This record gives sequence, structure tokens and C-alpha cells, in this order.
Amino acid sequence: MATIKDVARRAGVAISTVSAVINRSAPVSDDVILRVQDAIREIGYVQHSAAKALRSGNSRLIGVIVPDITNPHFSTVARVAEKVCMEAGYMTFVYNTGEDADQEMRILQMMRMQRVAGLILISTRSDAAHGARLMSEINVPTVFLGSYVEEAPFDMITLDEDRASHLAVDYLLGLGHRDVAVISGRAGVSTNEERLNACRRAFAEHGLELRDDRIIPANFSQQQAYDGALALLAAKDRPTAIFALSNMMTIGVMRALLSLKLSCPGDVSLIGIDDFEWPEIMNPPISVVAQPIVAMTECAIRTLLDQITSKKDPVGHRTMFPPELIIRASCAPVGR
Amino acid sequence: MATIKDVARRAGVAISTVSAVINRSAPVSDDVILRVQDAIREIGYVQHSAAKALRSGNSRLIGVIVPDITNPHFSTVARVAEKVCMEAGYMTFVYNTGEDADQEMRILQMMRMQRVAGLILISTRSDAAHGARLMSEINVPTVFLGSYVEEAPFDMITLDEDRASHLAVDYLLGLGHRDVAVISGRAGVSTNEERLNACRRAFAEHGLELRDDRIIPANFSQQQAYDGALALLAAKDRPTAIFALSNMMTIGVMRALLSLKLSCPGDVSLIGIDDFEWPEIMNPPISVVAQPIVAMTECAIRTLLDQITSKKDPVGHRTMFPPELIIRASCAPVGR
DNA sequence: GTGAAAGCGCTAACAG
DNA sequence: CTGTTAGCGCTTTCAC
Repeated sequence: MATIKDVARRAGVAISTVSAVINRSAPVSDDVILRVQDAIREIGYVQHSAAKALRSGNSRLIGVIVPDITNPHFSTVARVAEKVCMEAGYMTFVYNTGEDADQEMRILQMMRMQRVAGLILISTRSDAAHGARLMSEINVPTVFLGSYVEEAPFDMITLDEDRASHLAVDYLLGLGHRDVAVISGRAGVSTNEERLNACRRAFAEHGLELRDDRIIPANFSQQQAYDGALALLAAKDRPTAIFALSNMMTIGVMRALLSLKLSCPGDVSLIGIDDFEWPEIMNPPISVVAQPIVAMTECAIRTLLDQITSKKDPVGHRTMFPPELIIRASCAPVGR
Repeated sequence: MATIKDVARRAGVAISTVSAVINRSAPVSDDVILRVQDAIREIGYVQHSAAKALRSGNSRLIGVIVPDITNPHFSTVARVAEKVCMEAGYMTFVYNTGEDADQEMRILQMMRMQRVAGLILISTRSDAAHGARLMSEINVPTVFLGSYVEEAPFDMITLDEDRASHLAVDYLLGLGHRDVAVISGRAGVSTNEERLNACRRAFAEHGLELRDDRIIPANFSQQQAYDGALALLAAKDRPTAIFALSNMMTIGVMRALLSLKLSCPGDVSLIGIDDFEWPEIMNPPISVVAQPIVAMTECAIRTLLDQITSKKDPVGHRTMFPPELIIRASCAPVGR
């Protein structure tokens, strides 16, 4: 492959001049710029990122770590991150943890080997012990997206989780539901804890209580939500409404409803957090509390890029985005 | 950041010894291995991929280029590629073309800058002119997944497209349908051309003809399929069945059916290529011709890794995977 | 404006 | 088995 040296020889200039032309890092006469550009085209020269990164100490690589790219929520994150980063001259490395903390650490290690300039992290756990491991493995600007981790004082971009749960619970209670079950995500993940605690608070504000046996843990997993909802709905004291704290779990509940031939919202009302791309083709079109994930991702990348550029330490600042209640056809007044 | 030099000093050995330990590239006494590993741990040394790549001429990077990661079909590709590559000690760069040929070229350029060791490519076009551009931009082992490109003699892993269309058309005709519309993908993409031509053949084999005005072009786009299906279905001579040549287009047709309040399969039968992850929550559960995308992706990566290792030129060999007809609730005998 | 030269962190060849 | 050394391709002083 052609090197910068070949370009210099071909254009009849010095190596440093070629570099100056490529990077616009020093003034060069128009005539020379043209000669160099011609030479580059003629011999098909392409910069060698690794060499550049090695010498300059800047990889211009951003790592994006998500639980599972197969979840539409996270593939949107990946797509937006790619776009915004590319516009800023960075490339993205998107990797999946599969919700596994060890895998997360392995990926972090790879990101370090690649000397990424920054990290967007959707972590697998939020506890302090995990934060400590994270801090020992991360030495670049990082921003948390959606969830955050104790003792890891990076900036974070999240949904207003409290408001998200309130929106759903208030809606359900307003419809007259009193026996509501909550399908909850992974214990120890901030997203889940905040949503769940907000549910408890929302019930309390109505003088009601969210009983522990009405909280069905499902680890953010579609399958576990299905299993949990199946057991819940097959019992004779089934709830009149279900609130699922994430998109995949909402799908799991829908499947349970369907396989039990229970009508929704006739027999049971259902609402979830996270919107779906084509809700109208679902049976039934589901009411949700949507999060503005595109805007959140853009904000996360911008925040990260800022931090990389400014080289100032993060302060653990949290930016919250407002959720939106979207009413479709999956909830009805109780006893209808 | 610590370098290999620091490790050597700390362990009291030569740099080359450290390298030998890290890469297992030369025999080293157990005692020394331990000392080196301790030193690595103590000072938190992490290999510098860029330096290693520069020196060794091997980036251990694989580029995966897909149309849109937001499409579940392609996010599965990304996920499987990541997994298989990681097991083989490679990292993946997943990038989206957005079905845009210029963007594809831009990505290819970036991949070249990164000196990727190989490429999995789902290209935006299949014509010879595009093939020529591709050949001038690609200088590493490459395998096409799903589609292929004329004049670009790389190995390819695809579905048995002929059989896929036959499965769907034979099924529909067997149900008595005679007026069937086909929602087709992007003209000039091999996948689409092959599926479409196979449709024509399948009709002919039944002594029927697939009229051109029953082929609705929709560029593999959900929105265009929706628009096309809306016009098609609003007309008074609407077809009794629709065959959509990809998952997103199937969704578009479903939305059109729903917004016109047409019953499926009561008024119109619908079948598509590509399976959905939770068909039961769709309204109605859709019958499809599924492709074994996980196995296909694994095969593509293995083929690529083989080629990288063996350093022998690709021969343009095509491996085809069998499609499977999955009957659910979206097709009924005509006139029911 | 241009050119020479040092060196980023690493591998691999070679001499001990 | 260990140590020395020459670059991989590039950026970046610094002298001209």
C-alpha cells in the first residue's frame, strides 16, 4: 500500500508538506495542495489510521457499549451515535454486553487496547462495587446513557424516570385500576430501581400501596416477563392492569396475554415504558411512556465530544429528558 | 499509559521477552512468564492495538457493512458477527450505509484507513458499475452476505432466493389466489431481482402471469411499501393477496391494511420474506418465508476468516441456505 | 513556505 | 532462553 512517502515523492514535495495538506495543519500554497491531491489520487493513497493514532496519541475512536443491539431501542442508539460521531470525524465501535458484567469488562479492556478517545456506556450494573471496577478499567472521558453507576462520577443522560413511572401509574389509577402489577427489570440497575421506586411513590400519593407480591422481577428480559406474566395471569386473583418497565418486557407480557387468550384491554390493561416503532401492527396497539431516545443519544455524544475536546473532568452531572405518555388501545377503565 | 518497556523494566526482563509472553510467540520459562504477568497486572499495562497493528501489518479488525442496523434482520447480523469474530480474536466495526451507494463508498474508505483485515458486505447495488467502484476501493478479503455485486468476484452467502419466492407464490396460488401483487425491493439489488424473477417463474409454472402493474416497487422501505400498498388496496380492483419481498415492506403493507380497515386474511392475504421475532403479537400473526440469518452470518464470517488465514483469492463461490415457509394466520383461501 | 529527523509502542530478526 | 535493534507510517518540531 502506498504511504505518505510515496505521495511526497510523486508530488515532488516533502513528507511534512503532504501531512500539512492532508490535515490542513499548516499553510501550503494552492499550487502545492493541488499537486499533492493529484498525487494522492493517482497512487490511491489512504491514510493509515493506526500509524496516525500511534504518533498523534489520538485514535479518533469512540466506544459505544450497549446491552443488546438486537433491541430496537439500542440499535437506534447505535445508529444515532454512528451518525453524530462520523460528522465529528470520529469512528464508533459498537459492542454488546449481553447484560453480563464480565463481558462488559472484557469489552472495556478491548476498548482500552484500541485507545478509544471516549466511551458511551450503558452499564450492566449500578452498584458501587461495579463502579469501582469500572473506574479501574476506564481512563477516558465517558458518559452514561440511560443508566448510571454509583461511585463512577461520569456525566449521565437519562430519562426523567420518576416522571415516566408517574405518568403510567397515574394513568392506570385514573382509569380506576387498583390491582396493578409491575413487571420490573434487573435489580441493581439504576433505571429499574428508579422506575420501581417512582411506582411505589406514585401509588402512595394516591393513598395506595404497591405490594411486593405485585412486583414481578423479569430482568429486562422478554422471556422472563412472559414467564412471570403467565404465572401472574393464570392465578385466580390476577391484576386488572400491568405496567412493564421496558419494551422487551412489554412484549413478553403481550405474549402471555395472547397465549392465555386474555383480551387486552378487555380483561387486563397493559402499559409499558419505551415506544415501539410500528405500534399499529401490534395486537393491540400498545399505550406507552415513550422516551426521546434519539435526542438523548445525540446529547450523550455531544457531551462526550465536548469532554474530549475540553479535556476537563466530568462532574457527574445528570441531564434528564422528559418522557411522554402515548395513549393507544391497550388500557381501559377497570371493570369495563 | 504504561508501555511494554515499563513492563520489561518492572519484570527485569527484555522487551522482546515481554512480547513473547503476551503473544506466546516464543518459548519462555514459567518463572519468567509469571514475573511478566505480575508486572503487567501491577502497572496496569494494556497492549496498544494501533502500535501492534502498525508494526505487524495486521489490524485484527473486521468491517461489517449493513444497510441499517435498526432493521432487526441486520442487527442480528451484527450481533452474530461480533460474537464469532471476538471468539477468533478479531474486533468488528459495524457500519450503516442507509442504502446509499456514496455512503457505502465513504465507509469503505474509512475501513481502508483502519486497514481492516476483511469485510462482510451487504452492498447497496449489484450492477457492474458499482462492482467496478467496489473493486477499486476494496483490497482485502471480502464476502457478500445476502446480496452480491456483478464484476466483484468475492464469495457470497445467500438465501436460495429462487426457492424462497417459489415457496410463497406456490402457497398463495395453492390457496386459490389468482390476483396477487408483489411488493418489490430496490431495483438493481441482486436480492430483489432474484426474488422478483423467481416470482415470475413461479407464476409461469402455474400457467399464470405476474403482470408488471402488479409489481409495486418499494425500495425495501417500510414507508414506500405502505404508500404503495395504500394505493393498491384503495383501488376497486385490489388484489386478493400480497407478497412482500422483505420484512420492512411486509410491515408497511400491514399498516396499509390496518389503516384501510381491511381484514387480513379476510379481505386480503399477506405473506412476506424474512421472519419476525415475535409474530404472535402482530395483528394478524404473519405467515412468512424465513431465512436462517444466524447460520448464514456465521457461515459468512467463517468463510471470511478462512480467506484471511489462507490468503488465497476468493473464487466468487456462492453458498445458498434454504428458506422455510412458516404458516401463521395471514393467508386464507381466496373468496373465504 | 519547505525539508530533515526524531520517535509514538510494538514485533521480529538476530546475536549472544 | 534473553537482549539489542531496526523499522511499521505517521506527526511534529526546528532549522532553513
